[in-house]
Amino acid sequence: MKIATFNVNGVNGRLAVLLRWLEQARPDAVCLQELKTPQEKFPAAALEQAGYGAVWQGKKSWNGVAILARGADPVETRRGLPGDPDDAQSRYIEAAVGGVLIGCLYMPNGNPAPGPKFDYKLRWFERLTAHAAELMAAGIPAALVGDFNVMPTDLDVYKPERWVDDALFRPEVRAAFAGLTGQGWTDALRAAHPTERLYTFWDYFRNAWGRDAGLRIDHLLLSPAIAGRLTAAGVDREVRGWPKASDHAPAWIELSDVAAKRTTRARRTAVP
DNA sequence: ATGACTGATCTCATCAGA
Repeated sequence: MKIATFNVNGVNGRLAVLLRWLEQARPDAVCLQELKTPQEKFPAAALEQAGYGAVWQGKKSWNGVAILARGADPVETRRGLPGDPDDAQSRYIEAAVGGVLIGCLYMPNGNPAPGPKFDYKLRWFERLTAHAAELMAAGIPAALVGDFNVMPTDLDVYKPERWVDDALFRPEVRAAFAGLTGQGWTDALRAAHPTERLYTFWDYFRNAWGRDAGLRIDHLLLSPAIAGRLTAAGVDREVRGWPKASDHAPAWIELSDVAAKRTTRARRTAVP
């Protein structure tokens, strides 16, 4: 099972890029962020045509998240994080796809920091962490996937010293990320590539893509129930170089099939 | 410290993004 995340930066303006990538990458489940579309203008028909069922939470102009499933309809389990009924920013949607509960999230940017936007980010992070603890306690196969707007370590930033006062890299935010993964979640890209510089975002400014001045801010966190099934992880970097590209590239993981694993185990047992 | 670039919007200017 292949699970991917892609901050599309406008799902309608980016539809050609998204469809091209879906056809090439053929992920089984996809988390999208920054739809930048009202609920009724989400391109559900075009995605259906491409073979994907979808659930989504839109919002005019900003934010918005969706979960796609290849040849299936995601079974929605939640939209919006618990803890603030007045929060209308469309940053979280959750659905079951292929036996995995997938939480698709778009963490607030938080700049400028300090300030009210940064405070909102930290509060949102606390709500995510509280909800993640419930999923963890339930012991279910789960993945928290999306644009976390956090570089977890120096290895995830092209020039760490330039970012220490930024809302994506301030100590409070890195500590929040460490606290979340400390519950037992596996940062899949980093687990698969422990020492490699991997980026998922390159600013439109200053020729960041051309200079490879990137950030790793899109993450796939796996619960213990599925972390052992991780077989591969990567970033589809080339997508960032396509015409009309998003400023993010898709990131993905592969999980081994549960049934295949059972077969392997049975076969091993049978061999003397 | 500023602004570069991009998409969306009740567009020809502003906001938000990261």
